[in-house]
Formats: sequence, C-alpha cells, structure tokens
Amino acid sequence: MIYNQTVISLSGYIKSVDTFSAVADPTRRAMLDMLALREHSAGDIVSTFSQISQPAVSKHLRILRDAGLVSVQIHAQQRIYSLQPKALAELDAWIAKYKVFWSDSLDALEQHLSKNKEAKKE
Amino acid sequence: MIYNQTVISLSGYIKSVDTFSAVADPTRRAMLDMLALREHSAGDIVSTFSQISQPAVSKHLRILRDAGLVSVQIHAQQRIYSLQPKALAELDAWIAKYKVFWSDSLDALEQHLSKNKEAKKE
DNA sequence: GGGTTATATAACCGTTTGATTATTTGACCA
DNA sequence: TGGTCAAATAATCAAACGGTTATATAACCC
Repeated sequence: MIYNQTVISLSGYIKSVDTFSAVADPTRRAMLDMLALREHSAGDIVSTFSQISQPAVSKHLRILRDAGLVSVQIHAQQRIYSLQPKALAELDAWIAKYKVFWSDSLDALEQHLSKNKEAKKE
Repeated sequence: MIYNQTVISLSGYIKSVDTFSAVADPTRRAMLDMLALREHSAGDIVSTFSQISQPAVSKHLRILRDAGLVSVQIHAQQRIYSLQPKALAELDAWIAKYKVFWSDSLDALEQHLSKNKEAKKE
C-alpha cells in the first residue's frame, strides 16, 4: 500500500498535500464549513477567523488549495475561494471500505436516499 | 463550532484522541487496513510494519486505541487488536455534509446499493 | 507616480509528532 | 524461582506544524 505521494488528479492538476492531513486540522475544517455555505474572499475568512492572524489564515488556505479542497478566482486584489468538494471523494472512498462493517445502516441509507429523491420530485 | 475536545462516546468510554488526526497518519491508516481483514496481535502488526520499530508500532496502536478506532483483548502476553469501525462514523458524518455537492453521483450510489442488494438475495 | 488595500511569503519560534534506543511490566514455563 | 517472550513506557531527538511579526507583491485609485 502506498500513501502520501504526489498524485495527479483526473483534472490533471497536481496536488501536493494529502487530503487527510489537510482535513485533520480543526481550523481548516471550520474554513471548509464556511465555504460550504458559499464562496468567500480571503478577507472574509480572515475577519471570521479573527482569533488568528491574516498570514495564519493565508497559510491554511494554501494548504487547502494544495490539497485541491478549494479553488481560487482572482478578482482584482481579492482572492475568492470556493469549495472543491470532489477532493473529499478520496476520503469518502477510503471510509467506504469500512462501511461494510457497520453495514446494517446501509439499508437505512438507501431508504434515506429514496426519500430525498421523492422530496426532490415533488 | 467546537472541535477537538474530549468526548464521551455512546459506549460511555472517553476518547482522548481526535479521529481525524488519528487517521491522518498513513502508517495508522495502513494498520486499520490490516485490521479490516481480521484481528491481529501486536506482534503480527510489528512484523508487518518491519520498517519501523516495535515501540513505534506500539505508540501508533495506542493512538488508534485512544481514538476508539481499535479495541484490545488481552490473551496471555499477547494483545489482540480488532477494528472498531463505528469510530469512523463521526468522520463519515462530517463528509456526508459535503456529499450533496457532488450529489449527481448519489443516484449512482443508490443504484449500486440496489444492485448489491439483489446480488445478496441470489 | 504615490498611496492604499488585499493577500501572500519570509523569517522565526515554541510545541507536537514520529521515530529511535533503553528499560519496565507482566505472563508463561522449566 | 529464574529465564524468556510480548508489549508498553521512558527518555531523547530531529523534523514538521501552527502560530507570530515583518516584508513583498500587485492591483486599484487619486
């Protein structure tokens, strides 16, 4: 088994940071939570995370970028960060291997999915 | 949002290590992969991970234990480690929030589940 | 062009992490 | 009881991490 190497994703872009360790930090998880709501400028994020300095936020954002978890659009002096959720698919795939072990809940999941589908259709 | 505190799980046991950081280490993930096949003694794990020393393995196992990801049975001088997959449910729940963003694949997942169900019935 | 604004990078520092070697603990067995 | 085997802990160390302050970069505006 090989882990932690540099990986070229399907989009052709090279990710240099492991998704698992990117997500291991609680501050970075909170940043992803924030970006899950909508995209935000670096400045927005700095003012939300006012307990840490601007450079600290910037470094966290770099790690999230390098892991492919967020993308940036340049808009004048601002950098607009957006969630790139597909990068979490890797993590999800890893967990999926273990799901069979608590698999009784799979049926429940399936039901949940069907229910959502119905809700969407209405 | 509060992360990283000491948490008392449903089983009443106190976990002192964050699941995310426990799983962030590639060696520990490989150990979980090994334990997903079947339970193993500490000695088995030491000989599998022969590139690192016995104490290093022991310390990794302690972290997995403290995170509730594995449990131990004492068997004479041996310690038998087993996977405790439910501890990954926390991680799975976190990712689930993001799944809606790559939700086109949800239909595919549902189909996959149904297919598996059929396969089981046969 | 000069000043301001937004963000990233550099240099540095204390703490944590993952490894090592040495030692301890404790169950088995002759 | 003394010796061996299995595993955990102690002490130590270099590298990585997350934070800081200071500085650089670069686009906007007057």
